[in-house]
Amino acid sequence: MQSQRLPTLEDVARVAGVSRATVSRVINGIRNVDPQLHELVWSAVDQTGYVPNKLARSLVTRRTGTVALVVSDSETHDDDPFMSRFFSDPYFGRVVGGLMSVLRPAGVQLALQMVGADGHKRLVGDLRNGQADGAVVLSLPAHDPLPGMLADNGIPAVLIGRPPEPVPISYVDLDNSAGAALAADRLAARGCTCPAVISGPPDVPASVDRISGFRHTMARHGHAWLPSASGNFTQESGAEAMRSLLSSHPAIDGVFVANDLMALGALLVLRDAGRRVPEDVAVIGFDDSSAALAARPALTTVRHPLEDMSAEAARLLLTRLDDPTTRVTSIIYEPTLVPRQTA
Amino acid sequence: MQSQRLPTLEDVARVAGVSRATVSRVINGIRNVDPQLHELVWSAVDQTGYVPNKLARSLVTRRTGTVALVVSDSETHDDDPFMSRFFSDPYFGRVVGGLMSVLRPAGVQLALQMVGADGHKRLVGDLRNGQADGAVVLSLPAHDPLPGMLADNGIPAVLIGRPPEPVPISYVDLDNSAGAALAADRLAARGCTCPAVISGPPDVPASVDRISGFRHTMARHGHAWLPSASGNFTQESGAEAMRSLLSSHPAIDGVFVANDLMALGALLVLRDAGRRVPEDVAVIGFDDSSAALAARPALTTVRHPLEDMSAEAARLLLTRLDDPTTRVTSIIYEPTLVPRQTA
DNA sequence: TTGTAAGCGTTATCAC
DNA sequence: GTGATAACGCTTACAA
Repeated sequence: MQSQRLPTLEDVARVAGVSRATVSRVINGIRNVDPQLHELVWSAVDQTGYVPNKLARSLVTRRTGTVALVVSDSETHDDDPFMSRFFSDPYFGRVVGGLMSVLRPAGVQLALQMVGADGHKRLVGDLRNGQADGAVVLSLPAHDPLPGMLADNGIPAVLIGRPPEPVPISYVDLDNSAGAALAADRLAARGCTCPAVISGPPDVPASVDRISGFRHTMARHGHAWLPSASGNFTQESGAEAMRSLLSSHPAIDGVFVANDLMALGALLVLRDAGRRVPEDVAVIGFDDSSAALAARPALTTVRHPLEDMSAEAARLLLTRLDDPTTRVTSIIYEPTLVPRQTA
Repeated sequence: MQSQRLPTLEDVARVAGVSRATVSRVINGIRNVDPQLHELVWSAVDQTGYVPNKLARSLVTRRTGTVALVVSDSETHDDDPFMSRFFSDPYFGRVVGGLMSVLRPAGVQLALQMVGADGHKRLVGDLRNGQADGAVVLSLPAHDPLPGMLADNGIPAVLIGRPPEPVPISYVDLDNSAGAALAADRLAARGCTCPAVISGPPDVPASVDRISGFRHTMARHGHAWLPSASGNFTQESGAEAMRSLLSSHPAIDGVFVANDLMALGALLVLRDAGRRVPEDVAVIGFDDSSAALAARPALTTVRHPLEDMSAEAARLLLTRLDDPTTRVTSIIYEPTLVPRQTA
């Protein structure tokens, strides 16, 4: 039942009546080879049904034709809620789609690498050992040492999202600040007189940028100070923040929330409090996640060109792989406002 | 700048003052080894910062600790709309999440393999060569020869979704027929007197099962015959089908559509025709895709336990890898109705 | 232009 | 128990 041993270079060489080296040359398209033999070899190849063994090849060339998509999984709970949340959000799929749009035409494969806080060392080791030619890194928890480790070890890598701390690694990111400005302008245009803000964790760069961008723009609209509360990006924390905001500043008539999930929580609390959205309080989220669409009323939010960003990340990485001397760069994308029902 | 050559088994052996073989034994946890040396070796390991080279290991063991997620990409357009559609639908992420929930604890990695109609042979070759230990296969176009090729070559594989033609490969699937029955019951319960159906491509198993299940159940509700039209799973084809249905059978007051995308098209046509949904015509889709939620009114549809199915697929594959004599099986899951606004 | 042979870093089969 | 040594399948100097 088990199928036979596969044909190797040696076998092809025997059939073609040439040396292993010649077959290798033909297959790898190296010039210096007699056209006669060239043809001979190829016919031997499909006579034998030969397929090159990538493992063996990679072992010597130190190139795998694969890049790793590293998902840094901070949670360590036993019944890991991270995965279901992370993967079911369109975010993940959009990133993969964007990466693939560049990688596939280039004949490069994608290997998914989830890594917990403990796995960093092993990951770096594996990458150095040639498990993959490079890495695209996603979803970094605050203070994650991974970017630094990658840089220190000279591993070609590109981040999606600015690293928490400055590190000599290329990345693509959204202009979170500009996105927040969009939200601020929208609320201002609606005539909000008492806008507030619900921020995310203070150690996540995206979160910080969103809040500071919002504050800055609101200041330009004459709101020097804003009632604020913070959460940790979960729905429940958003609800909690909204409750606290409502009790300390009942006059609030607009709120910018640093991500959609928290905005969802805020929406629920507003409804329970008898505030109509958007008539009494306008709400704007961030991310344009599936949650935004699912919300009733549908959530007005800020959207990334995530596919484009991911595609560019892939391009950056491939360039770097081709030419290791390529300089570290960053590319920042512009967000757009998705007007739905809440603002 | 380039970091040094990595330590190898040999280096560790030298530091520990033992042979390469012994180090290998210690690292792979083989019993017959003096506790003294055991400790000695481990200290040499982290003194040198040694990390095993998986490539080299796989080359000899013929085991990679990786499974391939094969996405059979039928479309061959230049500006591939398949990818953006496929990856942005939560379907993909849910599958990955389900697989990972089993694979990750087992220490198995996932490699994404997109393969067009041309790539089948190479894919099988790569798999036989040990690129991956096995494969989970997704999204099969009709008449795809891949399952047969996998079976013929003795490649451990599990399909998500019944193969178009019978093949000795394990698979997990949804009881599409039961899902359709749910839809039929719902329409019947609403008191629909003239239910109709929009089917998908006749060569896609899931599509066929859905329609026959619907017909069967409707027959039990006294509707021996149903107006029907068919599409190809795209929104536009759904619209077209609805138009034809409406003109041939204006009395229609309920319609079951074989997937959400087509249902979306149907919804649009109904609105244009001035029919209220669900008051005049009730609509039920299938898949619970993101489109269902995005629809206005939100689409009532039938949902898969896709994460569970995928997790089980991973389990099946792992079992098979452990014990190649495992019998081919299939596991069928029960769908549920997601009542939203259209029925 | 082609062949010979030396690795790439492991594991596995032997003797000792 | 432990250590040589031969694979694993390929690429690549170096020779011819």
